[in-house]
Parts: sequence; C-alpha cells; structure tokens
Amino acid sequence: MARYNFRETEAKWQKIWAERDSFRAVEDTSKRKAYVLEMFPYPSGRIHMGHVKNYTMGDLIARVRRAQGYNVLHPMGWDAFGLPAENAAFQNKVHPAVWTRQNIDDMREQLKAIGLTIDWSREVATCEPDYYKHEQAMFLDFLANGLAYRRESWVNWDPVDNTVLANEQVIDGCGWRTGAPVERRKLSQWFLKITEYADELLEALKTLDRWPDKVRTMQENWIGKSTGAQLTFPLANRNDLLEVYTTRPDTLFGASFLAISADHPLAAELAANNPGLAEFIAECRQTGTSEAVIEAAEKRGFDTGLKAVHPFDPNWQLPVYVANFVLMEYGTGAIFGCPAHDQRDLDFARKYRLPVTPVVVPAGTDPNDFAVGDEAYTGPGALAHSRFLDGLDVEGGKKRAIQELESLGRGFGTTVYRLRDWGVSRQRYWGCPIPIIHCPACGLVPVPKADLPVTLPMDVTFDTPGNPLSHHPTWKHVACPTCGGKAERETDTFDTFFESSWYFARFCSPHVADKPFTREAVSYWLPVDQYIGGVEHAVLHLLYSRFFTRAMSKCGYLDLPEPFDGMFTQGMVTHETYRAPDGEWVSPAEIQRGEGGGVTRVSDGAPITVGRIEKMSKAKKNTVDPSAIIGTYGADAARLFILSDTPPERDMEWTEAGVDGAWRYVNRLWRLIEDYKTVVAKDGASGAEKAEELRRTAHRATDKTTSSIDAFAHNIAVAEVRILSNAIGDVIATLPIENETRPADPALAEALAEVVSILVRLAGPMMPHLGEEMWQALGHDRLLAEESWPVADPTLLVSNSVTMAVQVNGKLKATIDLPRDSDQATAEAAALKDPKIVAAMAGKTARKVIVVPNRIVNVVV
RNA sequence: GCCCCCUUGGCGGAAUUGGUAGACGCACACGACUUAAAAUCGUGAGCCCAAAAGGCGUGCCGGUUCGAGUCCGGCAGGGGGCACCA
Repeated sequence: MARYNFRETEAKWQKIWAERDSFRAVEDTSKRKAYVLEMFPYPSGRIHMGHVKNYTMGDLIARVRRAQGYNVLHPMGWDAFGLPAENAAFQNKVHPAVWTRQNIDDMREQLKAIGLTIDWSREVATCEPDYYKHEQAMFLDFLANGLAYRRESWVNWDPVDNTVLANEQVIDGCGWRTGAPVERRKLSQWFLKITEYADELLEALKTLDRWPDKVRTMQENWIGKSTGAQLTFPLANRNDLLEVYTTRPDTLFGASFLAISADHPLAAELAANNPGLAEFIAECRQTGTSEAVIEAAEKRGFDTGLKAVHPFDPNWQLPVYVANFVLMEYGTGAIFGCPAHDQRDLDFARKYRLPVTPVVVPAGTDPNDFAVGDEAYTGPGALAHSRFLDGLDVEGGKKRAIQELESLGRGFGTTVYRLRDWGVSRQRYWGCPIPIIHCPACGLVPVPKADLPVTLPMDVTFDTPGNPLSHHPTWKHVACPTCGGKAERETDTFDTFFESSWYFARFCSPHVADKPFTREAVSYWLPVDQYIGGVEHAVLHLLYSRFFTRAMSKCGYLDLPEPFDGMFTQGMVTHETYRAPDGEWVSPAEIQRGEGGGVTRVSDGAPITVGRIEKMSKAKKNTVDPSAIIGTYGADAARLFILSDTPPERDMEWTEAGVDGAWRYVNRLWRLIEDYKTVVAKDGASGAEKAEELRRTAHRATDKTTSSIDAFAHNIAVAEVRILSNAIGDVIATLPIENETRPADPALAEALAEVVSILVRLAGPMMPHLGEEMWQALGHDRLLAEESWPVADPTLLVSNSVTMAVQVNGKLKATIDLPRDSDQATAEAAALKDPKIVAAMAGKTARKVIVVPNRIVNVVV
C-alpha cells in the first residue's frame, strides 16, 4: 500500500480552504463568538518552532470552537517595528521597510504551510501608516485626557541599542535584548500614566480566573502595592521638612537615623557647599545596578550634619545621612532607619555605631532581656519602649501610630506602588513617530489630527550612530501648527510595545480608515476569549495591554476593562545541544548517530559531545527549521508531535524520534481508513456486543478529548484519539475483506461507520489535512472544516459492569467484576468469597469492611 | 533575602481530585513477513527473584486515614519571578 502523500495532500487542502475562503470571520450577532488569538510574531525572516507550537495550539482551539458552532475570529498580523530591522539596514544596506516587508512575505508563506485557520483578510502590519496613524491619534487623546505627559527623569539607557528602555525591559540590570548593562541618564521622555491604574490593574487580577496564577502573581509583584505612612520630619536649625515613607510606623520609637537618596534634591543642595558629600554622591551614582554589584555593595552613608526632629518628641533629634542604598524612585527617596527591625538599617547602624533599640519583642519575652545581634527581628510581637504604643501588636501599633501622626498633622496613612509610569520614548528610527512638535514659542504642540499620520521619511542613512530621524536633513523641520514659526518635530519614536498594546482590537475591524476600530466590531468580538503566548510577556505586553484597554476606554474608544478573558502561557521548545572538539556549537542537522550511539559530525566525522537540553537558540545552534520539518514529515506530523509530547504549558524537547513517531501515526490513521473501506462487518454472536463496546469507546473518547482540549491537556486529547483508533484497528483486524462475500452484520457495520466518523472529526483539528483527506475518503462532499464536533451520548459513558479493586488492610489483593451500582452488601459478600481474599485474610475475621460503590472494597483484619 | 512552582519506569508523561500507580507514546528486546533491510504487524517489560508465590515501589523523613502520587509538618534537589522597594 502506498504511503500517505502528505506533500500533495497538504497543498491540496490548503488551496481548497483558501479558494472557499473557509476561515473568513464575519460578524453575526445572532451567533456566539469565539475570539482565539496567539501573540503575533515579529517578522524576523523565518518562523521558529516556538511559533509552530503557539499557532498549532491556537489552531486546535479555533478549529474545535468552529466545529462546536461558534463564530470564530482567528487573525494574524505582524509586530513589525523594532530594532532588528535597523540592524539589518546597517549591515546589509537594505531599508528597514523593504527588509521587514520581505520578511513578512516569507513568513506568511511559512505560516500557511502549517495549515492554520487564519482569516488572512484581516492581516495587519504595525509598521504601515494605516495602522500606526491610529495610535498617533490615540496618543493625542491620551495626552488630552492626562494619560500621557513629558518629564525629565533618570532613565535606563541601553548603550548598545542606543536607546532608552522601560523598567519592564531591564532584566538584572541589563537590556532585555542586548544583555548590556544599562546606564543611568537624565533625559526628557514621554510617559504613559500606567500608575493611574495601579490599583485597578491589581484589583482586576482577581477577576482573571482564566489566567495562569503564575502570571497574575508576577503582575501583582510588579505592581508592588504596599501600605504604610508618609511622615514629616522638621529639620533642626533649618526652615525645611523631610518627607519619609515607611511601612512600619509602629517602629518609630526605634528610629536612630534618617537617610536620603544620593539623588534627593536636599543631597544635591548640601553637596554644593560640601566637597566630601559631592564626592560621595558621585561614587553612589557610579555603582552599577546589576545583581552582583548590589549583592557585594556595602551599606555606606555620609553624615550631612543635619538633625531631624522626631515627630512624636520635639526634644528627640536624629542624624541625617545620605546613604547609597536609598532609592530616589521609591517612596519619597528618604527613610527613617530602625536598625532593630530592618536588616539594612541594622548593617548601617553597626557600621556607623548608631543605637539599636528593639521596640517589638516576641510574645512572652521581657523587653529588657531582648537584644538584637547580627539579625534584625522582623517577626510579630508586642511593642515596647514605645510610650503610648507599648503592649500593642504590630498591626495595632501601625494603626495607632498613623492616628497619632494624623492628629499631630505630622503625617498620614498612604499606599505606595512599585509600578512606575511607562516611558515610551525611543531614540530609534524604525518605530511609530511621536506626533508632537517642539516650538520655541509655544512649547509642546500636538500635531493636529487632520495632519496625521506623521510618517517616517524613507531617505534615511544608518552610517552614523544614534537616531537617524534626528540626523535627517529636513524631516524634523516644520512650521509650528499654532504660531506658524520655525519648529521641530519630536524625533523619538514609540516603544514597540505601544503597537502590540492594541492590535487585538484592530483585528476586529482592520480596514476602517478613519478610526482604529468600530464600536460594533469591538463590542461583538472583544474580549479575546483565548489568548496564547509566551510567559516572557507576563509583565510587559500583558500588563501594557491591560492598561491600554483601560486607557482606550477612558478616551471613549471602548467600553471594556480587560482585553483577554482567557490567557494561556505555553512552554518553550528545547533541543539537545551539540559541540565539536574545538568547542564550536553544532546544529542538529549536521550530526549523525552511529550504531553504538556515538554522535559524529556528518561533514568530517568529528566526535560530538551531546550537551544539555536547552531553549532553541541561534547562539547554541540547537534550532530546527520548521520548514525543513514540514518538508520532511508534513505539517500534520509536526502538529501532532507538538500536541502529543508534553503538557502545553511545559517546555517540550524537540526530537527527531518524536516527530518520526508522529509521522508514523499519520500513516497508521490513513491506513486505518483504507482498511475500513475494504472490510465487511461479518455477522456472528459477538457482532452486537462488539458494536456496543466500540461505541462506548468512541463516546468516551469524545468526552475525554473534548474536556482535555478545554483544559489545555492536549497530550491527553491525543492519547484519547489514539486509544480510539487502536480500538477500531483491533476490530477491523478481525474482519474479512470484501471479496470474501460474507453477509454483513448491520449492527457492527453501523457502529463502525459511526465510530470512524467520530475518530476523523476528533483527529481533524490536530491533523487538519489528513482529516480532510480521510473525510473525503469516507465519501463526504462537505469539508471536514465545515462539520460539527461530535457530542458524547451520556448513556454510553457508563458501562453495566464494573471492576472493583479489593484490598486487605489497604493492599490490593484481587479484583472482582460486578454489575454497576451493586449495593454494599453484594460487593462485600463477593469480595469475601474471592479465593485470593480468603487466602490473604489467612483465617482471620474481618474487623471492618469499607465499600466505596463501583470503586473499591477494603477488608480490615 | 522575599514570593511562586516542580520532583512518578531508560525517556515524555497518565491517574475520575483520597480509592486497582505507570494510560497514551518514545526508546528497547523478541517474534512474524522479507533473499535482506526499511516499512508493517504481533508479543514483552516498574524494580527485586531463574520463575512462581511473594516482596518493594511516585525525591527523603515523619504524620493523618480503612486506604496517600494526591492531604499536613519537616528536609533535600531542580526551576522561575522580584530584588538595597524602606
């Protein structure tokens, strides 16, 4: 029998789906909708296995929902702005726009080879003016609504990419793309006011019950809500106040110093007349922000000589230091130090010989016997040495202290967030221009909406470092829209996360020209019912999009709090790594395995060391090209392997053996259909019984496959399909082929037809091309893509007899078959009669017998 | 340092949520077909024991329970997130 010809078949069905426009989404308010979305790709030039995994998972869901009668929106687009295009332009002398559009064309073809149910008529590319003009208008609306502003601030500067990075884009003190240690620079930047929604974004996490806990926790930590008090310390001999934030107002009587950040305005002022302090501040700024540096950095301070007055005691003065561990960006940039109950404060106090007074002591401890050594006490206890707070617990002390501060007018209870506003200015060319004009007379002037889009000039050069837009001879020179005088365009562009923060809404009506999307379209399609992507965006894209949805709602674009109703984060695709004797990484395509399991390089026979299994990366050369895989095994085999191997949220290891096994199953399924067509269901005593059993298997498989897909247990769904096909194969193997002319058993023939139809429909979303081919082979005129999902008959999910386990003292000794729902007495009697149980009881009498109906009998002796 | 997750055969992983541990697959071994190989089909397999009987088994120690992979406490190992956050 000929092998299944995937090359011909996959091309054929892809063509038919395209010709029939099978996957076009049309709004129809009479139908329930399902918006299935996978994170759109950056057009780097080639798709990778991570894309195949992502889009295969989404496609499985989209196909199942379609079969279940949902009106499905499953679009695709391109996150097309970004630095790689500029790097390519610099290296290959090709314009970013040309490079990007070529990559999009290449990758679109690669994606189509996977056989996805994408509505390509909705494709968008974020680098096109008809996309980004809408976000320019949106930005102006954000500005008008107080959600965008410009401010000079310390920023993270990536010295390799020559641009500013958002806090979310700095990982361990290094740029998220370049890995270069970020520098601190003070620049004027545009910010989006994400902090305005800090509390809403935090609170609404509770409503996102179809999101992974991991992502919700990460966002919660990132937002970093803390409650405490802000208090005022008057400075002695100076008509000035110092504002301090603390989460522990209860420990105020344990204070022994104040410390301000090196970036605090007061520090700068004092440094003007104090060279020693100026030098200390300069040293602080030099200290890097990387983990290693911070870990090693000593707590250091510089005594300013100033004294601050304790808010609860006008006669109590505390020294004021500038300290290297106080951050200007958090709280007020100033702290009070309570060494007994904070480790950093303790380290600092020991170094500068400051008092350490415990004011919280563990329950049952005498305050006068309690001392703090090298470790600060941060646990619960009773307040002591704290005047009016004495005896209260920590929480009570906080409340009482805040009450006192408020009545004295020296402070108030407050909430502080770790979340910073989102800096969106980037000093790059290949991004969306920020639609602002700097006028020497009028200041910051928004580009009038009628003049949008502000488009990128095409005649730019990349031979000088820095931003090509500011180098351009003419582009930035414009007349001020307000006064008509000479003015300059903003030459910064938006962070590319700006584009990806609203593309899911654009997909709802991608062709409207005068607005980003229509109200009707978004109110029908949004929120996205199922979003799928990598966990690396947990606090980047996923947080920005949530903010954007709220911001767009505030500006009247939408009426929606959350963009993504269901979120799923997929695991990565990994592969073994290979190294040649000279230490060079070797790609999987260049190696071969010998008889004895030895691995050598194909080109020169050099022995290869097999290394750890790691995320596929160009650096380690452990990548596998999806197009090569699809060329060798077909898209269906690749899809099946991805779905079957590992639970989707975990990292999967890509192996040749794995995809080879999937390919063999594709063939086996195809042969099964061919065999089915040649056999005849013969009659006999067992025919009806076999028919019944087969139908039970199929309906159980339907039930489990459906629930497994809904629960993202794709590997289980595949296993269920295999169980069903194995069962069908077993039955077919017992039947004669047609030319033996035996009379047919109608019951078995009917059951086989039903069960084979179920099998093909269950397998279709996993292996769609094979699915269509099998469906056609069964004689159907309609496409499988237009057929409905099988529904399990509940009466076939339970059988009439059950096998119960029988234990003696909790250890399995026998199993007994009983009619379903036998009563306890029957089960007990049957169990005690079983010879194995009699033997295991060794003549003893049962002290107790536990019967769980249809499950287990446990005899206790 | 803080927070979160994970640990089941040679491997990926199942287990109706406290009730027959190892579904389904990969790799392996043996057999059939073949001149031979590939492909295909069949059989086997957690570990110990020659086998049966039996015993032991879900990272380790303890607990709850008639019964624990599942619940509780402690420990070890691995992974992830945040991090001088007051």
